[in-house]
Amino acid sequence: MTNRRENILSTALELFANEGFHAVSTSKIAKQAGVSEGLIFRHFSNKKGLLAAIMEDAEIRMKQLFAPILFENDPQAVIDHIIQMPFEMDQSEYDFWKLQYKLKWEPEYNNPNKMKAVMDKLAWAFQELGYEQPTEEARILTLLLDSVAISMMRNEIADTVPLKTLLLHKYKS
Amino acid sequence: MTNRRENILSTALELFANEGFHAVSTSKIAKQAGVSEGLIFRHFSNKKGLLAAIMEDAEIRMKQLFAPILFENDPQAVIDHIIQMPFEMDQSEYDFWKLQYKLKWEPEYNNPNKMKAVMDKLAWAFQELGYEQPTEEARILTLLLDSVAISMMRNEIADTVPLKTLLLHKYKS
DNA sequence: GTCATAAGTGAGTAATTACTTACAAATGTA
DNA sequence: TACATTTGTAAGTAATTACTCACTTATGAC
Repeated sequence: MTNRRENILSTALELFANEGFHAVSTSKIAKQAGVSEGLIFRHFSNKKGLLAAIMEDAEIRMKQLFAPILFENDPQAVIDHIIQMPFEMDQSEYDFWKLQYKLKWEPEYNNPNKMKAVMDKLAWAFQELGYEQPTEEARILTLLLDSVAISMMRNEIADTVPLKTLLLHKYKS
Repeated sequence: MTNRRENILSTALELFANEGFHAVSTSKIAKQAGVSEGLIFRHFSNKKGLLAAIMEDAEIRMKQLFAPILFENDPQAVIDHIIQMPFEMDQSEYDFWKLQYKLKWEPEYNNPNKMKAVMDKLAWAFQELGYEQPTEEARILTLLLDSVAISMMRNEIADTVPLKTLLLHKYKS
C-alpha cells in the first residue's frame, strides 16, 4: 500500500502551491489524495499543521540544495553556481518553489534569515573578487534570481538561454 | 456622507492585499467598512466582482504611473526613471502594489503584457545606449526592480539608499 | 410635491468549512 | 495466540461562507 501520509503531503503541496492555502479545503485534499478527510487530522491535527509539515520537509530540502554553495571556496564558482540555480530548476520542483515564494507573502512564514547564509557567502565571493560594494551586489543578485525563478515558473520567459548566458557574462571576472 | 462604495473598495483592497482574497470574507469586509454585507453585492454582484472593480481602478493608476516613462525620449532618463520607481514608492501605496504582485500568482490575473510597453521602451533605451543584448537587459532590470519593490514592501531592506545608488551607478553610461 | 430610481439594510438561505468522535481494520510485539 | 498501538473510516458537528430577498430610505428629475 502506498504511504497515505506521504500521499496527503504531496497532494496538499500541489494544491497549496497552485491554488493557495485558503483556497483549498481539507475535503478537497482528502478526495484528491484518495483518503478520508479524518485521516488528515489524525496525522497533522490541523490544516495549518499540515502546512507546517510540508514546510518542515521543505526546509531540509532547501538546506541540501544550498549546502554545495556554502562549502565552495572558489568565489567565482560560488557566483556561477548561484546564477545557474534557477535555470537548473526542474518542472517537477515547481510546486515546491511556488509554495515557498507564495508563502513569503504571509509574514508568519516569511523568514529572510533562511537565506542569510547564502547571502553572506555571496557577499564574501564578491569581496574576494574585488567588487566595491559586495553586500549590495549580493542583495541585487539574489533578488534578481528570485525574480528569474518566479518568472520562469510562470512560463513568462520563452527562451531562458540568452538570459542565463548574459547573467553569467555580466558576473564574469 | 462618505461614499460607501469607495469605502468598500478601499477596505477590500487593504484586506485582500494583506490577508489574501480567499482568506477574507465578505462579512469581514462589510464590518470593517462599516456597511451592511448586502451592499457589497448591490454594488459588485460578486466577491470576484469586487476584486475586478479594484483591479480596474488599479489598471488606470498603473497607466498613469508609467505614462511619463513612455513619453520620455532620452534613453538614459528612461533607465534612471525606472530604477528610481521602487525607491519612490510611498508607504500609502503598499497595499495597492502588494495586491498587484500577489495576484500575479493567480493565472487569471497575471497579465505580463501589461508591462510589455515599458519593457519595450527599456529595450529601446538600452539599444540606443549601445548595449549588446537590449531585450535581455530590459528583462533583467524589470525583474530585478520587481524583486526590489517586493522586498522593500516586506521591510527586508534596512537601508535602501546604497542599493539605489549602486543600481543607478551600474546603469550609468 | 410626485414618482421613478438608486442606495442601503437585516434577516434570511443552502452549501461548505475545519474539525470531532465512535468505531473498525491493520500492524507490531510478546 | 493475545493484546496494545497505530492507521484508517464514515457520519457527524457548529460555525462560517457567499449570496438573496423583502423592505426602507435617500436622491434627483419634472
